[in-house]
Amino acid sequence: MAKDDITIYEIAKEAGVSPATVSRVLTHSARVSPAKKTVVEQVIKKYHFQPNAAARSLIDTRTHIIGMMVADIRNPFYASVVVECELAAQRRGYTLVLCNLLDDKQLENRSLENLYAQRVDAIIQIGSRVDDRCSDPDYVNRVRRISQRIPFITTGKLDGVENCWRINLDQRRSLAIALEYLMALGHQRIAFLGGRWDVSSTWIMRQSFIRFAKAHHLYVCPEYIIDSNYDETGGYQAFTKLWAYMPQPPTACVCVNDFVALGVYKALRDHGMRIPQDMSVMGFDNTYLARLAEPGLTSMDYDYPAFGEQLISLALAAAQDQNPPHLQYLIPQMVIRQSTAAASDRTP
Amino acid sequence: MAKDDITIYEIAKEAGVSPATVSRVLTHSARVSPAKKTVVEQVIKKYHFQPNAAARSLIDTRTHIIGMMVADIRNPFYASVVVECELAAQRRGYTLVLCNLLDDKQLENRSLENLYAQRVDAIIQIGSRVDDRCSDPDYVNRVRRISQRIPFITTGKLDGVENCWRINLDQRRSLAIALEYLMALGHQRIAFLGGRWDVSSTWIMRQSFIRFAKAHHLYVCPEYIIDSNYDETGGYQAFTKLWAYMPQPPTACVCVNDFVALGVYKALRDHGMRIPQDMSVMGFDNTYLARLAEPGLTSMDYDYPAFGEQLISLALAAAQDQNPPHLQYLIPQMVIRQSTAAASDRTP
DNA sequence: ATGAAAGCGCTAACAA
DNA sequence: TTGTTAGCGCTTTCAT
Repeated sequence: MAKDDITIYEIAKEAGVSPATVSRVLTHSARVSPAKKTVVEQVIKKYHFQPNAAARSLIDTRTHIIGMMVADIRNPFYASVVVECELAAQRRGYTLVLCNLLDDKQLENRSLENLYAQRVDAIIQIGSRVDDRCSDPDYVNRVRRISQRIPFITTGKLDGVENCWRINLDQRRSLAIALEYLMALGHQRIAFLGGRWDVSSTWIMRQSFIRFAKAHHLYVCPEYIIDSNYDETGGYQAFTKLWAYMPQPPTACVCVNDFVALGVYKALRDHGMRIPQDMSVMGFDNTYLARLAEPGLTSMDYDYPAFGEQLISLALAAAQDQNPPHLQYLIPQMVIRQSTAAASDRTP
Repeated sequence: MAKDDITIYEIAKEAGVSPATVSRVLTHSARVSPAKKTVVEQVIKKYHFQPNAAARSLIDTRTHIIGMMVADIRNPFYASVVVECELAAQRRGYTLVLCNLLDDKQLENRSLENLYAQRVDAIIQIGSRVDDRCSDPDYVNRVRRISQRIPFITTGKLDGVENCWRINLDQRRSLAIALEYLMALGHQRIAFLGGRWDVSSTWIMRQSFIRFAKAHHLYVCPEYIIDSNYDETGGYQAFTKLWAYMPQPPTACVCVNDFVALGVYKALRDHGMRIPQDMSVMGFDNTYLARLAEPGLTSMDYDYPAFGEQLISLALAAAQDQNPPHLQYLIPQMVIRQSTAAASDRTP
C-alpha cells in the first residue's frame, strides 16, 4: 500500500477502542455504544479514513466491482450505456471497471482474464464477439470457464454458455415500429442499409425486415439489403452500391445505426438528393448524432437509463444467485425528427 | 471471494510443492528448479489459475490500478483520451478504473473518495473542477488531502495542490496556428465562439486569441467573443447572438470545440449562409464529429495516442516518486478540411 | 532451491 | 457491548 497508509489500527488506538469496534462502526454490522461510536466517528473524520477496499474484498464474498467490456467507448451508443450502468452501479455502492475491446481478440481475451483476476462480481459484455451470429468456439470456451465463477451478462449472445444472462434489444419490435411508421407515410419501397449478416443483431434486424415487408406486401428485393461496416463510410458505400444497380429506387432507407445513416446523408447530398423530400432516412440507437444531424435524424431509441438499470440489476441478481430470467427484452421507442416524411413517389 | 475459488494452496498441493514456490513461479521473483517450475506451470494452466488481485495488492505497495475521472465519456474528446490511456496502461500491466463526473459535484467528491478507498496508484482527472479558472477551495482541500498519498495528474489545474502534475494542451500555440492559417486565407475579422470565462482552458484560449489578434492587427471587438455552453445548442446560440448586434460581420468563426462548431453550422444554415463561402468555421479537438460534419470541419488535433501515453507514463513516474516535471505541454496540429476557405470579403 | 511462517488490512466468530 | 483471535489469498523474509 501507499507509504504511510492509515489503517483501522491507528484509528482504534487513537479512539481507545479495538479494531473490531472501528470495523463495526464502519460497516454498521453490530451495535456500538453511542459514546464509543461518536469517538470513533470523530477520529475517522479527522483522518478522512477510508477502509482499504482490497482488504475488504479479501474477506467479503464480493468485491463490489462489476467488470464491463464494451467494443469501443468512442461509439456514443456504448458510451451512453456505460454511463447509465455506472450510475446504476454507483447507486448500489458498486464500482465499474471498463475494458475497451477495440476489435482486438487478444485484447478481448486478456480483458476477460484480467476481470477474473480482479474477482469482479459480474461481467457485462456489450459488443464484439457476443455479437457474432455464430459464436467463436474459442471465446465460448474462455467465457464458459470463467462464467462458472462469475456470472456473465451480455446484450448479445454466446451459444453454449450456461451461466449467461442476456438483455436483448427487441429488434423485431423495432423494425415493426419503424416500418409501420414508414408505411403510414406511404412508403412502399424501403431499403435496409448497412451491417453484416454475420452480426447477430443485424441478422435479426434483416430477418425481421424481410418478414415484415413480405407480410405487409411491401416491395422486396435482395438489392435493397446492402452489407457494409458500421460507420459512416459504410453508409456512404452502401448507398452508392444501392444506387448503382437499382431496379426500382426506394423512397426510404432504414439504416442499421446512426453512423451509417450519416454516411447515407453524405451520399444523398453527393447525388443531389434532398432529405426527406427525395428520400426518407432512419437511423437506429438515437445517439446524439441523430440530434446533431442536419436534418435531424429519425431514430430508434432505447431507454438508456432503463437499459443501464436493467443490466446492473440483472448482473447483481445473477451474482447473488437469485436466478433472474436468462433472457429479457428492451422495448424500443421511435424518436421522429426531420429526416422522414411522406413518400414522394407512390408508384409501386 | 467467489464460491469455490481456487487458490495457490490448491495449486501447490496438486503440484506437490509449497505455496511459496507457486508464488515464485507466478511472479518470477526467484529461481525455481526447472522441474518444479514445469509442474507448477502445468497445474496453473490446467485450472487456468489467476492469482487474486486483491490479495496481491494488499501486500504489494501497488494496486496496479489507475483511477481516471473524466467529465463525461459520451463526449468523444474524453472518450478518445480514455481509450488511449487504457491502451497505454494495458501495455504496462495496469488497469483503469473510470469515473464519469457528469457535472455533479457530489458525484465528483464520491468518485475521488472511492478511488482512494481502492488505493489506486494514481488519479488522473480530465475536465470538471480541474477546469475552473479559480479552483473550488473545497475541492482543492479534498484533492490536497488525497494527493498526499496518491499522485494527482490532470489536464487542467488545481491551485495549491502540491502533489499535482499537469499535462496541458498548448492553447496559446493552438490559437496561433489557427489564426495564422486564417490570416493567410485573408481573414481579418474573426470571431471566437463558445465557452465561458470561468473555464481555465477557455480563458487561456480567449486571452491568446485577443493577444494574437492585437499583435497582428486583426479587427478586434468584444462582440466577437461570445459566451455559451459547450454543446451544439451553445454554438447555435452564440452565433445567433453574434449575428444580432454585429458592427462588422466576421468572415471566420473559431469555435471552442467541435460541438459548438456544429451548432454554428446549424445556425449558419438557418441564416441561409454557406460554409465556407460565406463563413469559414473552425473547431477544436478534432473529434470524429469534425470528419462527420458536412462540410468536413477544420479542427485542431491533439495527438491522442501520444496524449494517453504521456498521461499514463506521467502517472506512473509520479507514483514511483521519480519526480517527473510538474507541467508539460502537448503540441497541437491542425487538420484542414472543407469548412475553411479564403475570405470572401476583404474589407477591413 | 525450497518450505515454514509471518503479515498486508480488514471482518466475523467467539468469548467475555 | 466489546475485545481477542483467526483467517481471507498472496508474497516475502528467514531458515534450511
